[in-house]
Order: sequence, then structure tokens, then C-alpha cells
Amino acid sequence: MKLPKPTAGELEILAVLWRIGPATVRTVHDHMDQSTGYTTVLKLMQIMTEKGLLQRDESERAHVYKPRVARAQTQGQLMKDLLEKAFENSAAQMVQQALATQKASPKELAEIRDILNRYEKENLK
Amino acid sequence: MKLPKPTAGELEILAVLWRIGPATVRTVHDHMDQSTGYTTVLKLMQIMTEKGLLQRDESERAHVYKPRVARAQTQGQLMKDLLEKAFENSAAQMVQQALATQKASPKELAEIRDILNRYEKENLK
DNA sequence: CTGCATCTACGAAGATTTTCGTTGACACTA
DNA sequence: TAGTGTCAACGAAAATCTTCGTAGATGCAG
Repeated sequence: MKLPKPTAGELEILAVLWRIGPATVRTVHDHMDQSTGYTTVLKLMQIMTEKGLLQRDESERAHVYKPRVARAQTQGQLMKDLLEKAFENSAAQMVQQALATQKASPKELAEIRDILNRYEKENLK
Repeated sequence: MKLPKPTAGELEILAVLWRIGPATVRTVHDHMDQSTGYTTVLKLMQIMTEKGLLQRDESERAHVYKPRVARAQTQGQLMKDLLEKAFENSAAQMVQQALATQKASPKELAEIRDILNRYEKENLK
């Protein structure tokens, strides 16, 4: 059984939950752009629960939600999608765009090199 | 003036045009998943023209469309979006996911290292 | 106990995206 | 010229996503 790709609004909520951990609708709403109404967030989170994206603990009056999908898994899903649809599956092209888009610090560059090295070792062993 | 972010369907069409160059609706349709009807593609391309994503040459009976947005520019736009919404702007994290998602060949790894080097040189000069 | 605040539930409206049936224009062929 | 096939245009339906008003339940302060 495969989980659906989160929509833009849903992703925003997931991002909050990944960052701050399990939380009530109120808390999530407080951590979001205040242009989104409370009931809108509530409704979205209810729908996400139906879809299986979130899990709800109803033992308290204010229900506590948490993601049912690991962050990395969702990232992978979105990456795969974008890679296919816009980059013809070229990881190199994508990295180039990523760097052009988001300035990387020397520290981050080193980190990326590290990732490359580890990846290479992993795949040639 | 800023162009809108292409939707999933629109991106599919853009991908074809980027790949094969200017083309008629018929040709684009032939290059796509045949589950999408001809008139659907036509309508989408008309809408995209209104939005400014495509440019139309009507001098022939079968209109010829071409992208009005460079591929790299759109890639950048989508990357930025994803980087923000799902990766907290961490390029390193994104590269990691990209590699985990799309197996890279040694050749591609070398290419990525190259990109890193060039980027570093560019940003420290 | 009453009033106020906070929460979920529900449903519907609005917006956007995707789909496609139908029509009329045009071009080629027999 | 009549018939056949291809095309753009249009409009509307269907599907999906987003927004929010309202109602009812619960808890708390006075």
C-alpha cells in the first residue's frame, strides 16, 4: 500500500511536524504562516489522517498528530518525482541546479563531498 | 513579470518540448503516455500559452508550440521550491537524497565532483 | 450553574487542474 | 464537388485542493 504524494499545503504541515514533533492542530497552526486559518489547518490535518499521512492520538481532548511517513521517505518520493519529470533522471544536473539555487557554504560543500565519498565506497565494495 | 510554476501535467508537456524541440500538439501527444487524450493535451497547451509558458506559431494550420521558459530556469524554480518546502534549504541533504534515489554511475559521480570544484572556485575567487 | 474559550466535526463553497465531447474550419482526394 | 481526416476552439464536467462558516462538545473561571 502506497501513500499519496503530499500536496503543497500538506507538505507545509508535515514540515512543521517533522521539525517540532507530535503536536495539536493549534500548535501546528501557530508555527505556520498566519495567513492560513485555523479551521483550514484542522481540515487539512483531518484529511491527511484519512489518507494515512498522519496518525492521530485522540486520548486527549486536543488530538495530537504525528507524521506516519518518515521525513527521508517523503523526501525520496519528491526527489524521485522531480528527478524524473524535470531532470530526466540526471542526478548530476540536479546537483548543479541545487548549488545554483541554494548557495552552499564551504562547510556544506565539504559535507557534500563526504556524501559522495561514502556513496562511492558503498557502491564499489 | 514572473511565470507561474508549471503543474504536473504542464511539466510533462514542457519535458517533451525541451527534448524534441518545437512541435505541434499532435507530435507532443504522440510522445506522451497514451493514456492522456489528444484534446486534453491541446487544452493544456492552450492554457500554457495563455499563462506564458509556451509560445505559439500560428502561421501553419497545425500550430507549432515551443517553450518560453528555459529548461534550466524552470529546473531552478522547482528546485528552490522543493529545497524550501521539504529540505529546509539544505543542499547537502538534498544531494544525499538524490543519490539515494537515483543511482549515479562513477562517471556521473566524477561529473558531480567537477561541478563542486567549479562552484568552489567560482565562489572563492 | 452560567458564560466564555477552545476544540473537533461537518459540510459546502471556491479555486485550480484535468479531462473530454462537440463543433466548425480547413485541406486533401477521388 | 462530396467525402474523409485532421486541426483549433470552446465550454463544461469531473477531480482535486483549499478555504472557512457554523454547530456542538468539553473544560474552566467566576
